[in-house]
Amino acid sequence: MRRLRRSELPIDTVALSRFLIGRVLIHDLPEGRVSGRIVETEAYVRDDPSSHAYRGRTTRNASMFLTHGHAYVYFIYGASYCCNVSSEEAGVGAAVLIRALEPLEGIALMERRRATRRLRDLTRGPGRLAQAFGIGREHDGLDLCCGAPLRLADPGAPTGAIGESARIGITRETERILRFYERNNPYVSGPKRLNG
DNA sequence: AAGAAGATTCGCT
DNA sequence: GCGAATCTTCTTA
Repeated sequence: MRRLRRSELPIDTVALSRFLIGRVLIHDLPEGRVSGRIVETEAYVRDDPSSHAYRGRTTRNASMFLTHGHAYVYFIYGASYCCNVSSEEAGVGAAVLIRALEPLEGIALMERRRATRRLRDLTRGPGRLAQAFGIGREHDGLDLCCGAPLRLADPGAPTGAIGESARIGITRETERILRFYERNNPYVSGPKRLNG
């Protein structure tokens, strides 16, 4: 599948969030390849009180300040990793959280990593997809556009209608619409009322 | 140096 | 649907 070049990625955070729906995340592991279609994203924009970058750059969020197309991976709730794609130009802290994938290749491998055989539960949710893909802190800061084992690709296939909603799991500032998903896709996370 | 909160998941009711 | 688990990071004293 054709790899995405950085010049093809929108630099704007919301534009990138929409653009990534229908694109593919690939990870080549020693055990084999896993890949999945991105079906749900969330934008963490500049001056966003809910963004990890809101209070400036720290050791943890440094990757959010890289130019668009780099991985920002963080550990949350003592159990889960979450994978983001950095957005905006270098020096601006913003990113797009990948919230759900539709499994494509390496399903048996994902089933093993996730310790479940329920296809629908393999990559539905940010922590789950990171576990299925073997994504961890060693991937933080990596360039997703340079052909490394972990990378973004374009299937060249049409994407379904895109739905929008408030972000999930955010306790403050709920009025902004910054979550995007492919409508009628069973691998999208979140409560049903947000997925219409 | 200590404490609180968190972009979640899982299991149980 | 609800609450616990679990630990890293940042903030405050």
